[in-house]
Amino acid sequence: MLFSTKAEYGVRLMVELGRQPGSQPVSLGSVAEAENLPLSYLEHLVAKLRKAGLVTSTRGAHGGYRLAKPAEEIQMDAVVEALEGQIAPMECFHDSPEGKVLCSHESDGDHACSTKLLWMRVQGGVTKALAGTTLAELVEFSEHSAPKRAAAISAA
Amino acid sequence: MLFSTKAEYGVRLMVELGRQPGSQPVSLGSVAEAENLPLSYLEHLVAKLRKAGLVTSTRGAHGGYRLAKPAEEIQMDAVVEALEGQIAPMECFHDSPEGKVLCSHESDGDHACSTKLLWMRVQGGVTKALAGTTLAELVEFSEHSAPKRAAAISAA
DNA sequence: GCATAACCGACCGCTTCAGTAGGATTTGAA
DNA sequence: TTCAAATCCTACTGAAGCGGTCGGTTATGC
Repeated sequence: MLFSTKAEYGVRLMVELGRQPGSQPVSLGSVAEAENLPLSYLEHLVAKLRKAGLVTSTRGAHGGYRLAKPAEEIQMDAVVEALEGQIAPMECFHDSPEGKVLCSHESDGDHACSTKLLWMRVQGGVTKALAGTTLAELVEFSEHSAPKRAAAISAA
Repeated sequence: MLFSTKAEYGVRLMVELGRQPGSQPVSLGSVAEAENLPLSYLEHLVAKLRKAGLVTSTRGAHGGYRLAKPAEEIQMDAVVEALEGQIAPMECFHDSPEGKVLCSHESDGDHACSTKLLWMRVQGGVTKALAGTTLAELVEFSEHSAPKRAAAISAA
């Protein structure tokens, strides 16, 4: 499995927030009930989203969470990365300060890391899929009927 | 991390087999030494590759492993899948008998699984990257000099 | 001041990962 | 025919992450 339920639940949570029309905050409890997910586990996940600046919170009674930006401006790579940590195909991949992806096996002596080409391509495919999908798309997808959905999937 | 070291080690192992020119088998011990990987762990991995029909083995002295097919005909999705199990972005994804990918949250009541669109796109990106890369490419990549490599990565 | 909600940290059972260990079987060669 | 090299197989282990629970603290509206 590429991702755990952290990404699954967290994305569901984000979509649920994106569904709300008004600007008043939505309590985690209502999200948990709507999506049938454990409240106390969602608390951990939403904390990651908040620290990543994807949602804002208001405390106290009638408090809750709302999106920090319009759903159209939220790319899913940011959401998944906030929940799962850095999206790298392999342990040895890490972001260098300059933003490039490196492989720590690079200096292996006679021949360079033979897997780098493969993982670079995989990472490219994943980030392209994630960054090319906005939260607004998912919200719309979830609200419309089945026939429309089949077409949307291939429009990546 | 999308994949574990099982895929990393296993792919390295396959590349090492692909590097060998002749048709005589290569012992796991020599692969372990060349790639600096624990022999007994490689035994587990190569067993998966063998069961998947990607390598063949000859037992006894001077025995070892070799590729079951020419490297040009080995697509990396088969290799990674043999090592890691089915390549699905999320637990709820599974292959139906007809070969289509399904999501077990599909019947969620009022609105369909809001994450399906996203995970379908991710899976598409990954499988495209893996299936579009052959073992032969990795072998060649590992044998050539650094400048050539930068170009190869973007040629996914 | 009370209910509601966000926040925070500790804990727990479970599974997987990465690796080890020990043996058995097969085979070529001395 | 015996030995060494190799595949093959099963069981085990420590560590880490996952999925989730729990108890408590803080902030806020009514």
